[in-house]
Amino acid sequence: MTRTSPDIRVAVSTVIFTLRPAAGGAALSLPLVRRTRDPFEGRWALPGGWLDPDEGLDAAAARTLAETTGLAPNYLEQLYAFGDVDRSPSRVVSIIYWALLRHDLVDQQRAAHAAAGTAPENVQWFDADSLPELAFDHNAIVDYALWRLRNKVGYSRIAHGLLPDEFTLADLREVYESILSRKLDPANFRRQVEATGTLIPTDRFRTGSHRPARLYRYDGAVELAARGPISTPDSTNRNEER
Amino acid sequence: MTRTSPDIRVAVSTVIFTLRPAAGGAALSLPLVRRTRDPFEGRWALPGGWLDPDEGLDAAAARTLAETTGLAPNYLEQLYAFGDVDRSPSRVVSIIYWALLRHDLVDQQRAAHAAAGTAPENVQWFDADSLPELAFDHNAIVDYALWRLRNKVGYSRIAHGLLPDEFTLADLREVYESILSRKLDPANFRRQVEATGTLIPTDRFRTGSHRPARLYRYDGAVELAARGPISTPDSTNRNEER
DNA sequence: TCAAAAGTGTTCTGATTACACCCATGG
DNA sequence: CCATGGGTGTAATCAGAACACTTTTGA
Repeated sequence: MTRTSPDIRVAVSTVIFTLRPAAGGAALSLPLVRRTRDPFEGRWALPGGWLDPDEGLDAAAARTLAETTGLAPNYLEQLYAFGDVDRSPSRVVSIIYWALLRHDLVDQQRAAHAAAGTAPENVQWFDADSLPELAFDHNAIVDYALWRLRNKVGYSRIAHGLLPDEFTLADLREVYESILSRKLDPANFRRQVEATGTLIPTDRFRTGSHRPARLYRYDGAVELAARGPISTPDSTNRNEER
Repeated sequence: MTRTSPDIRVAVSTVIFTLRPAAGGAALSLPLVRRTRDPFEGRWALPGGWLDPDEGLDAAAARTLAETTGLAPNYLEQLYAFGDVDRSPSRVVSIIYWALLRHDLVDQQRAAHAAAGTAPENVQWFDADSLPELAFDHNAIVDYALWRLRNKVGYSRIAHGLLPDEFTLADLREVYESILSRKLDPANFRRQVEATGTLIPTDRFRTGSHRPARLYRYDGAVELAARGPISTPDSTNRNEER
């Protein structure tokens, strides 16, 4: 414990997903930032930045995400710390977070930034299953985040992080189907989510297509994902691998 | 992305468990190191050290664990990055690993170090469920590692990381019972682990008590735990050799 | 021969699956 | 009235839990 580590820098980046409406279901997509600096200039990279000496990791993830993309996530959780020696020309340890954002808020936040004249530069959304070659080891990082998302949707309620306050069971099912890339039986899906007891039926219905579908909302008192003994610092949840 | 992070240091520490034989089952225990320096001097802390600029995170965990305790784990996995501003007087981001070590190797490695005159100083083993007040936020970290271990034993084969090459089903069941702190039905346990197809029966038996029990070994080709698209760098993460 | 652990068989129950069927609305 | 998705019913299947029972050894 005598050595210090002076020439190692700590960065924080975030893989933030939303569910973009698309023909034949929805598509997972994420924002990337085009690099304007030396290593991998011109390549797309995850939004992020350097860790500030006076802020915690969670706060740094939220801050750098806001600074680079203008986005504020509905769900935020640490993913993994990547620190291979050769992952960057200089020595960088990257604490990676992954996050979820409701698509209606993507539009809303974009509109707000446009009105305020603070629209972020060099940001573009990509479909998660057809990414270009990214800077650093960011392709592998996105793969890992996708794996974690698909895993976690099976045993937690994180799907909520992609839905507005009120939604139909078909909406919720579409989130699952998009993430898992397979169809689910509507009848069984209904019974399963009803059995969890975390869905609260409203007396409102969505009309317009055919038979109106009841709108539900989530019980806000229930956590989005089972957490271990790690305390949740702020409103955006923090969680861990299963 | 303009700021650098000069006065943040990166440490790597490891929560390494073994299963100590005890009256009425086995007990999870872990080694701690008594601090001889300023912050929390005299308190027990997790083994660890500073990250070297020219080594990866996994390598740093293995190295600092060996330097402080003389131990080489059977299983090693990153747990979480802790980086709250106030977790240490100076700003330190700690990449925490958790690990498993077979108890017979604990004794073996200790004997080897004693013979070589390199016995580690200031190291002591503690029962995981009765720890003293540790330095920094290390109590919370151990709680988290225990939570992860108990979770993971339910859906992976990490129990193998605590057993020698050949073992009886009763040995394996005792590992599960110790970690989960509850008794398991021997009949159902047998069928469940047999159904996984990862256990290879040998033609040897352990005699001595009552009816001899067949010895099994694990299929070395199968990973100890599914870790998604993250590659396993070196042999410490892999299964034990045959 | 007896105690105790190894190992097998059987039943019960709850969760998951598959799918038939009815309901309500817009066009 | 009919196509379509919303919503209910039900039987088959599967995994896990509980526990009775047989086998094999040391003492």
